Amino acid sequence: MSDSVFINKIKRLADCGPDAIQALRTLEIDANEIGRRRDILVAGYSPDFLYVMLEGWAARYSLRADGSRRITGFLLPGDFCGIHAVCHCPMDHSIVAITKCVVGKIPLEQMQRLTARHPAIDQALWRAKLGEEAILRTWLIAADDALHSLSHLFCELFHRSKVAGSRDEEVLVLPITQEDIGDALNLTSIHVNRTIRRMREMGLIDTSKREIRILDPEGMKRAASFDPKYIHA
Amino acid sequence: MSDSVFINKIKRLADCGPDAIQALRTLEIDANEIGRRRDILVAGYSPDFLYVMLEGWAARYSLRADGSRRITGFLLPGDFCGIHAVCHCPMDHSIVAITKCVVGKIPLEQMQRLTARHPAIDQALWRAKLGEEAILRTWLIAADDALHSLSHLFCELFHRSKVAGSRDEEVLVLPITQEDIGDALNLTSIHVNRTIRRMREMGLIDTSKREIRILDPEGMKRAASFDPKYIHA
DNA sequence: CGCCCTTTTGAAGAAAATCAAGGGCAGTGG
DNA sequence: CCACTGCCCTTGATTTTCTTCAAAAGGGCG
Repeated sequence: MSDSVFINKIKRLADCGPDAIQALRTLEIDANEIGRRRDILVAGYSPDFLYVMLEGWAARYSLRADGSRRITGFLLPGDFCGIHAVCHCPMDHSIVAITKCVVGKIPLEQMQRLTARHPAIDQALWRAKLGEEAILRTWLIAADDALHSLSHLFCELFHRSKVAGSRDEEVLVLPITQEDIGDALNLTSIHVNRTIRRMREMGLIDTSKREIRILDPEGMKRAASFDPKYIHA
Repeated sequence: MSDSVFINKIKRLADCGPDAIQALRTLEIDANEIGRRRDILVAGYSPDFLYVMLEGWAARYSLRADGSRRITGFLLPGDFCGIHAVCHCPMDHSIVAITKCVVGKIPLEQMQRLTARHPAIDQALWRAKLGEEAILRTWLIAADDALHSLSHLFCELFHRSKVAGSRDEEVLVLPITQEDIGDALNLTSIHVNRTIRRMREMGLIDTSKREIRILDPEGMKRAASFDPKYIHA
């Protein structure tokens, strides 16, 4: 367990043999610190590195013609950004640091050498991408109703941050504003606020500053129709 | 141009050398006919084949707890379904034939042999998957307003069916019902109908039975904020 | 302390859903 | 040939959900 969040993530995604693990340990990962609200990658750019989140939270987003922002996903420690790099495609969206982040840069040619030699590592990248796609799909599915969207997002983030190694069993530390949540769910921050209040009144959660304590996990999953199977890692 | 829609699709996706093309031609593609409204693949299943649409239209969908259906994408001739197969992941959604379809089945091990030997083919699959993901993302982005969603969907399908080889320059043959559109955009079919009427009144389109004639392509793209770059093929 | 960012609440208005009922059109069968 | 049936499209009236506009109340930090 002394491996980096990156290697642990790959291990969760595919069944790697000891030689693959050893090869991963030889990668030269360059850790960079990124300030809150600064872009990590911008749309149109074709990165020469595979990026991996080491610390902090980030968000994928696009800007609409009217200037409004749509968040299309959150990145937690262990997540990749810029898998587009593996096929030399430019980014179709940007990624911004929501908290102060540490991001690892892995030279693309090193990564490609590994995927060519170790099918398990290639498979891990595919599964990471399919997991991201599955999350996008659930966002579309849950978007029929504010309570459904919001409870599903909480379940997703709670589940993912638990997998990524958060300590507490029933508390989700949410370093994002209600404005961010609104941009993610296509709701106004006002409506997000009212929906959170409703969840509090329903006895599902309790909120204090930036933490959400889940009081009724079963009721929560029911409201969200949440089933974690779709998240492959 | 005598190659199948499958090979033409791969050629559009990546720069294949003549040896890769020749290898693709040796694949044993088993063509199957699927009746309208029948499932092609169901959630939970791990296919042993890579499927490719040869004729007709299909839709990816999931069912909600309340029984309602959300369509999360349309498949046109040349599109793959079940890329999940390449990493032995079960499907997280189902695929249904919207019209009568012909679907090609490609044995997975044959495909894997090709991707291992020809990096261009592997890259083509990655790009296909990234293109699907980009489309999912635009659906989230355009979902802020019914006119925006609908015009964007029309632009997407118009663009894709043109690339896939439709004849007419300004007519989109839409073999889907307003109910299907509603399930795709998370709107009721009633609201879809009213929004189509509004587009007609704005002089953007003209409709007759199952065809949509785009009268004002520029106005249409403006209403949709449509930029086809994100569709990699 | 004072400032800025975020959360919270209220009231009015817009967007979309729901409920309800016709209407067109293709296919089917008498 | 025409009635019947099923499916889809169309429209109206009403209700719900969410947004917009406006303002006040925490909360962390220089």
